[in-house]
Order: sequence, then C-alpha cells, then structure tokens
Amino acid sequence: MDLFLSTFENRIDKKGRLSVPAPFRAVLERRRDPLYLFKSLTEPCLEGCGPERIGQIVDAIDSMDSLSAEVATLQTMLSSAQEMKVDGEGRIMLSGDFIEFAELDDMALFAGIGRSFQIWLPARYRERETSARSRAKSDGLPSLRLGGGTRRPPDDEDGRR
Amino acid sequence: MDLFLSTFENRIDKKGRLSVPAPFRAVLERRRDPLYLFKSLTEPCLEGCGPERIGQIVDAIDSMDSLSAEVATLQTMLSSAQEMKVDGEGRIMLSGDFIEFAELDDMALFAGIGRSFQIWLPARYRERETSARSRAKSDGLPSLRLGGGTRRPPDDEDGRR
DNA sequence: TCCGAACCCATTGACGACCATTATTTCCCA
DNA sequence: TGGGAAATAATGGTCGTCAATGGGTTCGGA
Repeated sequence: MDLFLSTFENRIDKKGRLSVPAPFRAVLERRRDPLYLFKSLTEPCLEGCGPERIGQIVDAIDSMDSLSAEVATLQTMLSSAQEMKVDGEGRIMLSGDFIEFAELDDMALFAGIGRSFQIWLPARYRERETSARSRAKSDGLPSLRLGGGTRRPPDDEDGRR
Repeated sequence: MDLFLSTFENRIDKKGRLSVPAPFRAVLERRRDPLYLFKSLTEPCLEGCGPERIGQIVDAIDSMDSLSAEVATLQTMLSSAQEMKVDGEGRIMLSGDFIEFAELDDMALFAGIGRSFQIWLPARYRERETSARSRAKSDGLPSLRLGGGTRRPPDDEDGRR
C-alpha cells in the first residue's frame, strides 16, 4: 500500500494555484483516484484524500440516525469537500473559502499522514509540531502502544524529523 | 459513485429562477434522473435528491406500522415533494411555499451531503456550520470511529485532536 | 386580455486547459 | 571528480470555454 508521507512546502501563486507534491500525485495516479480536499473539522487546515474516505463518510451517514448531531457534523464535512481538478502540471486551484479557512498566505505545507494528508500554513504547522513533540515527551506515545504492537518501546523517536 | 459534494451559492433572480450548480446537474443528468425537492423534516431548508431516495422513503413507509406517528411524519415529507423542471440553462423555479419554508431571500446556498443536497439561506447555513464545527472540537468525531468500519484502530485519522 | 411560466439569446466573468520559462537534481561522460 | 546535459518539477502567463446571470419574447391558461 502506498501512503502519503513526509512534508513539502510549495508556493501558492497569485491565482491561487498550488502544485501538489509529486510523490503525493504519484500515489493518486497509481490508483487512478481523483483528489478530494475538505476543511478539517477540528483544526485550521485542509485535508486531502481519495474517494474511499469520502465514501466511508457517506455510508456512515446513511447508517446513522439522521437526526443525530453526529450526522450534522459529517454533513458539514461533506459539504466542504471538493473534488479537485489537477491541471497538466499537477496543480490544483484553491477556492477563496479554502484559503481563508486554513489562513493560507503564499506558501502551503503538505504534511503526509498516511492515508491522507493535510495542508497547513507553514508557520502554524511548525507551531503545532513542536507542541506535539513536547506533549509526546511528557505524556508518552499512547497511539504507538495501541497500534504498533510489535516493535520498540516509546523512546528514541525524536531523532527523526 | 458520483455524489453531491461541496457548497455553491447562487442568486435567485427577480423572476424567481435559481441555477442548480453544474456539478449537481451533472450527477442527475448522468443518471437521467429528474430532480426532486422537498421540505426538510428537521431543519429550515429544502432537500434535493433523485428518485431513488424518494423510493426509499416510500419503501420505509410500506414496511412500517401504518398507524405510527413516524409514518405520518414521512408522509408529510412526501407530500411536500415536487419534481422540479429544469430549464435550458439549468435553472429551477422555487414555489412560494418553498421560499417561505426555507426563508430564502435573494441568495441560495446549495450544500452537497453525499446522496442528496440541501438548499439554505446562506446566513443560516453558516450559523449551523459554525456550531457543528465547535461541537466537533469539543466532542470529537464520534461518527468516524463508527464509520471507518473496516480496518485500523481509532487513531491517526484526520482528527488527531 | 392579462399574468405567469417556459424558451431563447446575449453578456460577463471565472475557471480550466494549454504553452512557456525557470530551477533543481540526477546521471553520464570527459 | 568536476562539468555539462537531460529530465523532472515548480512556477508564471495567456486564451478559450462554460457556467451563472439577466433580459426579452412567446405561449398557454385563467
């Protein structure tokens, strides 16, 4: 399975166009997947993914009580989602709404987080990264304990990016 | 599967005409489906969909106790439904009843929510979106935990709080 | 005959497709 | 080992197309 990993910083030109990092594009193209962007529900950033995640959300809505607050939350997510058209040069055009929401300026930082990626204002991302790091030092790495199962206790780590 | 996604804001002209967003039209045309609108049961907005969703409601009624209150509610929904005529430019004409119900003025906001979409007074929609986002921040993203369904423990996700 | 709704046509503005230029990296060869 | 060439990626600009909107005209029903 190919994943979105690593971070890239690209420029947003004055028309609002933004190059998708070549490695991310490669993942989508290999699967022949279109790219979807939507506003994060919890943070000031955009989320990028393929259709399968969108489908999961739609199915979740259908299987839930349509009166619940959770459904309204998921609907908010969907109604912010856009299928992005990628031009011949691998660029997308961010709507004014997206730029505003993520408070983007003239640079955008792509952060690969596995099955999806995020787009941040670079400065804001770094802020968040340092605080995540210090939190990890004080609180440990709960998710690694849960998920990984196999290897290595929560130490070293900080060495890598 | 093609879905109704994203939001669009269009003007209601002085003749009462309203352009259906081209992407939404494309979904319906590809399936050769007519467009139905009906009043939302739970919110001050209109719901738009194709025939299959209307059929689902009919089937639901058939499978329920015909004396129950829920059936009466669903019947209310059906009786408010109209098949909309779309003119050559992709516009529909809203009845006075619909405009009143959704408290529409001179702008209408289309919000795609997967298999259907909603039509809102823009200001009212934004209110609702704001509250959905703040709720998501405080309560987390319960539904994704449910919806993911398939693999993977409840970590990573977009919603790393 | 009057009103409203369906149809047709015109305008405009934004977006998408295409083409050009620059920069950076990698690889090959001198 | 260093320099150059080619490939890839990023960036910038331009033009055509289509969607959104507005106005006018005709047709049908009351």
